[in-house]
Amino acid sequence: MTKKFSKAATAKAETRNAEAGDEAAPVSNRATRAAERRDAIVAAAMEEFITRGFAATRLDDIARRAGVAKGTIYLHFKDKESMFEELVRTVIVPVVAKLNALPPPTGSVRDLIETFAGNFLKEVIGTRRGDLVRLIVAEGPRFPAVADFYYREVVSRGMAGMRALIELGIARGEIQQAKLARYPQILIAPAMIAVIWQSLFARHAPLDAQDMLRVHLDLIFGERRTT
Amino acid sequence: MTKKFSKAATAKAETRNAEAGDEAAPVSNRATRAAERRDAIVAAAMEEFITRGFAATRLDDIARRAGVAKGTIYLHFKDKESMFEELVRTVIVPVVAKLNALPPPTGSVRDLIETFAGNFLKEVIGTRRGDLVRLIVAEGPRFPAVADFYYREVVSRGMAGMRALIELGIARGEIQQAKLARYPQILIAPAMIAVIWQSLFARHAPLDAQDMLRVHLDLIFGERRTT
DNA sequence: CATTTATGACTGACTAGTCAGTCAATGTCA
DNA sequence: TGACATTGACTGACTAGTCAGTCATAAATG
Repeated sequence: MTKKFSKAATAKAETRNAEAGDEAAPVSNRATRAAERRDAIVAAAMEEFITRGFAATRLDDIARRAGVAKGTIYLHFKDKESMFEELVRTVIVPVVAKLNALPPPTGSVRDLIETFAGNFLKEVIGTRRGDLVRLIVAEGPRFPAVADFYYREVVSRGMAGMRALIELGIARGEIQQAKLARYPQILIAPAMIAVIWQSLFARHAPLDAQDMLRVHLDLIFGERRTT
Repeated sequence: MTKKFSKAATAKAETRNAEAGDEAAPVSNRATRAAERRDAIVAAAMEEFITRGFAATRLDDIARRAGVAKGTIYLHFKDKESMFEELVRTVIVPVVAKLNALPPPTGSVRDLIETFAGNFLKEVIGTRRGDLVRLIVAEGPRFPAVADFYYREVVSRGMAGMRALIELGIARGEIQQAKLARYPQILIAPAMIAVIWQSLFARHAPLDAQDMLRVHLDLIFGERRTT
């Protein structure tokens, strides 16, 4: 049993390596291997936490999925709780990076937002990232640190960005409703609802998020004209 | 210990009785007491599940909060899981009743929806009911039965009602954007976001839900005019 | 071979669910 | 009506099992 498990774990590690496309050669120095393991643990934990929630997730399952012994987890994380918090941070950081690297505002505000919405659709709705959002909603109240972090890094920035766009749209006359700048939430709300809808009700009533967002933008900017 | 505990439970039951406003007289037959206890358990469970989530909630805590022994819970519910499911049903049923008893559409559609939004604000946002919505979002994926029930009883009905209102608004010329009828979600989205916002971010950035909903309605119906 | 890294068997704390026993409420009978 | 019998709602100590976190041991590394 022990033997078999060991072998399986090794095989898995190699597979992961191959997938990652490293040079076929000697594979790694210590730091690299350690980082790879950490990544594997993070990925496995993400999967487990998303499907079971924090409390119901077993570290044994994370370890097995990551192809690692349970003790190894404790070489990278203090305990289950801080693992969860760091996990959220780790996954969110690249998102923030992307938000910061948004293209400068050229073209109409409507086009900008439409592009943004398109990316959001592709990269969030119906993906692991979307599930992460739901997970944060679910566990946030019990993990103030997570809720705080998410607010600071994602929500407040996203809101500020949206507000700027809205103000630009108002200045340019693309947006009529001036008070909208007070509540960027209104602009984002349908997208968030789409995220939640997908994971709760998709099988009852599939939602064409793309189309819904377009209708919403028409509402804000006025019906689209083929200029 | 046993004596003391018994007394406490009895006292509690009587208090509840008084509140319920039954005839002051003989206090209870067996069936009544049983129903009262069930209610106490449901209330306690609601509180615990909301604050800790399903997996992290201890039946011992529910029992203590309800002023009941753990075994008693099992006289009313098969197990923890079905207790959770029945709990959600029990709490949601009165909401459905209210939805069904909506006033017939007189007056402008805008006023109707504004009234509806007002009630929603008062009775859901920032209340236990709002927390219940968050709980359903949180646990839904792990309790398909709950998600199904919630969809069938609340979401689909609410959506149908909203769609009808929107179509009425379009017919009357109050609403310009005809395609809105395809996505009642757009109308409801900011309200849902407000619910979630309250429980996650209220302390970082309090949200004036009332005002936000008004802005949103202005967006849909056009700026309010003092006719 | 000394040191760093990884392992997984083990421990102890914790909890869902059970069940033998208690006792207040109800029923029965003289 | 009062004495006694029956019921079944209720209790809480207990069982069987789970799981986060530890640590002695083993493998890998340089």
